[in-house]
Amino acid sequence: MDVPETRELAYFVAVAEELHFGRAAQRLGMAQPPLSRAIARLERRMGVQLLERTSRSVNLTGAGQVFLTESRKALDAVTASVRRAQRAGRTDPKLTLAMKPNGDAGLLESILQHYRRDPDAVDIEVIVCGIGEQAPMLRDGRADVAFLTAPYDDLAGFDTELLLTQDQMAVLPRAHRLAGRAALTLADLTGEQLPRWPGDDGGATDGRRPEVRDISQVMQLVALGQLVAVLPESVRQRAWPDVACVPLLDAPPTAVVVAWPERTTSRAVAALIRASAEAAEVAGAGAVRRGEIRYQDTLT
Amino acid sequence: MDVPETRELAYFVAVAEELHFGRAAQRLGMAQPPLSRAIARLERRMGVQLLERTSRSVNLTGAGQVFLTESRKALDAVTASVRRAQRAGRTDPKLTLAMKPNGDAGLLESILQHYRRDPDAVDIEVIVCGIGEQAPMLRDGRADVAFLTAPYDDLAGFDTELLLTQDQMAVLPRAHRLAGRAALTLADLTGEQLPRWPGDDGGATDGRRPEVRDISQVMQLVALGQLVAVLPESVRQRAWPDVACVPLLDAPPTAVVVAWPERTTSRAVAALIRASAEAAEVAGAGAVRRGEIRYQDTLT
DNA sequence: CTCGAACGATACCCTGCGGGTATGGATGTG
DNA sequence: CACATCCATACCCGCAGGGTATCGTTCGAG
Repeated sequence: MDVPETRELAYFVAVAEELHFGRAAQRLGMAQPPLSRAIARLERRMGVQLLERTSRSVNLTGAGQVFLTESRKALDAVTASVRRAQRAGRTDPKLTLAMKPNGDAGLLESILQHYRRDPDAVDIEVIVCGIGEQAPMLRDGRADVAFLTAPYDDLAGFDTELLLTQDQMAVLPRAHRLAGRAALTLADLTGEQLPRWPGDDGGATDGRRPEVRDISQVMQLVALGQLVAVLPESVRQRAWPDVACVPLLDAPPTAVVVAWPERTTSRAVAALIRASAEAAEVAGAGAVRRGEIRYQDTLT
Repeated sequence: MDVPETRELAYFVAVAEELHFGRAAQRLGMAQPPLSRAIARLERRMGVQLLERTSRSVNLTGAGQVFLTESRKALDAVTASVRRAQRAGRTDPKLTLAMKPNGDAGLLESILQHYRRDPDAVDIEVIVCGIGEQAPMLRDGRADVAFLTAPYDDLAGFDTELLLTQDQMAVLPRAHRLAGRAALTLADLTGEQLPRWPGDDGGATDGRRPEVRDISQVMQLVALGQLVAVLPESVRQRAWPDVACVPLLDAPPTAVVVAWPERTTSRAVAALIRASAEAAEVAGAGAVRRGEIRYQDTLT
C-alpha cells in the first residue's frame, strides 16, 4: 500500500492513547468527524482493523497495539530527521549532550578535557534533564549524545560505549529491621515498598508504588520510613542522615554508558566517544570497575 | 516546526538520490515544478538549506546529507509500521524469516525442530533472498526475523543472538602464487583483486572491483584467475575444482546471528530466538565454535 | 421502561493544498 | 551567438481534508 502520511500516524497515536475520538480530536485541535474519517481511511488503506469501536468505547486490536508502538517509533524517526538536519545545518557546529543530574558519575569534567584536545572537537552544550528523559531526547534528535544508565534506560536504537559500572546498595530507613545487616540480597527485600521511577509503568500487579523523580525525593521518603530503594554505590555520598546504606550482594551492577544514535557518522560525535573512553580508562583504575554487563532482555 | 509529511521525505530522497529535479520528478510520477516547490517549502519550514542549486546542477549540503540518511531511516520506520501491523492483523499468525542461500549455516532444520516444540510457536515462512537483502527486509518490516552475517551486515537497529562463528579462508585460483601455502595472513592479500558485494559502495579509491552477487559467481571468477576472495570456512564444501582454499590466520571470524527488530515484544519471535539459541548450543559442540566477536565500528 | 446523555458515524459543504501546464531566467556548449 | 538544459515562477484546477449539522446506538438514571 501507499505509505501513510505522518499526519495520519499522529492522528492514530492520539486516538490510540486517548481511546476516545472526541478527546483525541480536541488534543489535535480539530473536530471529531474528520478524525473518525481519517482513521477509517487509514484502516481501509492498510487493510487492517486497528480499533474496535462500539458506540460507547474504543479499544485497540492486536494489530492496533503493534501499530501504536511502531507509529511512535516512526514519528520519532521523522522528527529526529528534522532535528538532526537542522543541527547539521548550523553554522556554528555544536554537540548537544543530555544527562540527568550526576548522570556522568563525575566523569564529565575529565571527558571534556580529553575532548578539547581532539582536532574534531566542536562546542558542547550540556543539557541536564530529568531522570529517564535522556533516551527520549536522543531518540527524537534533541540531543546528539547522552549519558544513559543501564539497565534502567532503554538502550535500543543506540550505539553505546561503556564508561563504568557500579555495584548497587540498598537504602533503608535507619530504624528498618534490615538496617543493621552487613550485607543483603535482593531476596531480603521482597515485600518491601520500592519506588517507581519515571518511564516505569508500575507494572500490573503492584498497588501504586510511590512515584519519585530524583534522588532527594527517594531520600526523603526513605527517611520517613515509607520506602526502601536500590541505588548505585556512588549515591552513598548523598545519603541523608537517617538512612542506612547496605551493600547488596546479588544486585546487577549499574552501568553508565555514553550513547549516540546508531549509524551516526559525525566526526564530532566520534571524537566525544573517544574522549569518553579515554576518560573512563583513566578513572577506571580507581574505585569503580569496568566490565561486562548484560543490559537487558528485550523479549518477554 | 511541524513535522514533514512522509510524502515530502520521499520527494527529498528522490531528489537527493538523483541530484536532478527532472529525473526525480519522473521517478515520482509527477511534474518537475510541484516537486521544486515542495522541496523549497520543506527547506523553508525546516529553516535549513538542504540542496545547493545552480541552474546547471544540484548538490547536497551537509545538512542535506544527514537529512538524506535520516529520511531513509524514517521512511523505513513508517513502512515497517504498516507491514508489522498488517502482519499482526492476520488471522493466521505467521513469522517471516529472511535468509540468504545457506545463510543459516545448516542450522535451520534443527532450529525449526526446536521451535515447533514451543507453545508460542506459529507457522514460519522462510524467504530466501539475495545476499545483503536480509537486513533491509528486516528494517522495513517485510520480515520478522533474519539470519545475518557479522561483520558484513549492518546490525544497527536490531537485537541479535549469536548462533555461531566461523574462521575465514582465502579462496585463490589454483595457479596463484599463494595457492600452495599452508596458511596466509591478510597482509599477503594486499594488492589482490577482491570482489565487491552488494551494499558495498566500492569505497572511494579502488578501481572498480568486480561486482558479485553469490558464491558461484565468486567461484567462477576465481577459477578464471580474475579474483581472490575471503570467505567463511564452510564454503570450502562448495569450492570449485580449480580453486584453492587456504586458511587465513588473522582474518576476523564471521558470525551468523539471528536478528529481530529491537524492542520487539512478540512471543512468537521470542520463541524462535530461544529455539535458535538451543539449536546453536547443540551444534556448537561440533566443528564451529561460538565466541565473542566485535561486529563493527560504526563511527568513522 | 423511558428518556436523555454520550459517542462514533454519516451527510454535506467549502477552502486550500498539491498537482498540472506554460513560461521565464540562468548557464554551459557547439 | 544561438541553443539546449534545467530549475524557478506564474497561473489554473480538482479534490482531499477539514468544518457543521445530524443520525443511530448504547448505557445509565430514575
